[in-house]
Amino acid sequence: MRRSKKERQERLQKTIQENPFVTDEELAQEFSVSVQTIRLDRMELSIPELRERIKYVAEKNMQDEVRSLPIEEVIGDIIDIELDKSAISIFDVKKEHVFTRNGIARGHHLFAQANSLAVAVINDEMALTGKAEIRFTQPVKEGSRVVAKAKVIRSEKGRTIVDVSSSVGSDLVFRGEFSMFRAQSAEKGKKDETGN
Amino acid sequence: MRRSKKERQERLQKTIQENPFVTDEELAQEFSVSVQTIRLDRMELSIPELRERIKYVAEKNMQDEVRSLPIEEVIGDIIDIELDKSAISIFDVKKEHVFTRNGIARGHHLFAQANSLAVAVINDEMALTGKAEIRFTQPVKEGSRVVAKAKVIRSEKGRTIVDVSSSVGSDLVFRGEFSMFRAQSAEKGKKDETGN
DNA sequence: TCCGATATTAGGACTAGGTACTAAAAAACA
DNA sequence: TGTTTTTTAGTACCTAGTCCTAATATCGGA
Repeated sequence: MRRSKKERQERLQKTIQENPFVTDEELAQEFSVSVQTIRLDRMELSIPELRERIKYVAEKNMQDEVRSLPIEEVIGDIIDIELDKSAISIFDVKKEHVFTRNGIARGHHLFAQANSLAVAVINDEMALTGKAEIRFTQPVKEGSRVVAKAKVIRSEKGRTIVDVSSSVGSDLVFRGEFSMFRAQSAEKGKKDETGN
Repeated sequence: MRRSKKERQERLQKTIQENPFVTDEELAQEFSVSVQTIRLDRMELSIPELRERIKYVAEKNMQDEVRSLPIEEVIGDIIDIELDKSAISIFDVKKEHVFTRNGIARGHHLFAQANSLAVAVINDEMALTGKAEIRFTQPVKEGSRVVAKAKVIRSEKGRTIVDVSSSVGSDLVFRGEFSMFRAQSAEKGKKDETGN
């Protein structure tokens, strides 16, 4: 089923995007063309070779400042973090996050952003949410950029209180106080402040 | 600075763990031994070659990436509902819902199940979460089936209090009180819009 | 229908970063 | 000292490419 060059290249791009681990050989079979054609296509589309693609994906994964939560497991993008102190993440509200009927973001996405930021800010192997008191102060519409700011309020043996405020522009849309359990209560009394 | 084989291998292991992108060539220089020695060491320690290591890291990343997306898809199946009274949903905790590190369900999934059930139980065109007070009483492991039960506590004009309790077997794992805003225009008859 | 442009395929030489293997030299030890 | 372990060297081969040249196929227009 060979189609035009243009169509093949479009499909090629999509295929590789979905599965960066595919070889030229496999693509050639998939599109019933020669390996050389695939390579020409890749060049025209400036798609790097398999190993470079894999490396890129792997490198993205390694930029892991966050201890208690791999960065990809955070909802929203962390733009700043000071472990055990504060963190900021942004989350762009897209079509898939809103109620189709009114275009308002479903609450659990805002919660997820805030909650995962609360987990991320904790400088520990493990952190779990114990309690939370939250408030959705204003509806958030599709297309909005929600900025969540987490602040560690206090920390006692195995428990940390994190406050998260989320805003769109200057409007507060969400606030929550999270009581987080943490894995190793490294501190008994006064702990050494080395941080590492 | 060449030391014993044992020490070199220990340091080798650590070095590769910290930076999986290092080649045998570079390691050979670092430890002032030949490339072949590094290869023997890797074999003895069963450390795969650079490309395999990179691939592994990249694959882990891909899994996590698709993992943080499907939150908007299914947040439990509603198995019973009596509009404006009560509802029950079940949610099977799978690999994609847990922290890779410890296999415990991420809080926002339990919240999402509860929250969307709270939305669903309301017999109205539109329902938004205003406030919530929630408590994660026990960690939920991968493979668990969480049953959430929502109960409408009271309902005033434009405001409804819904209580949701989630359990695994006989153990309560989550409780939340949701204060929901509802649209005044009560258009009845349609019961779908589950909040997913 | 033929012509020229574009697209595709084939092949060779070379690359990185290896595996798998053999063989020899060096170091450690008893 | 002799033996065992460790290290090094070198060869052939692999994958998944790059870069380049050259031949063939296919398509659109006069």
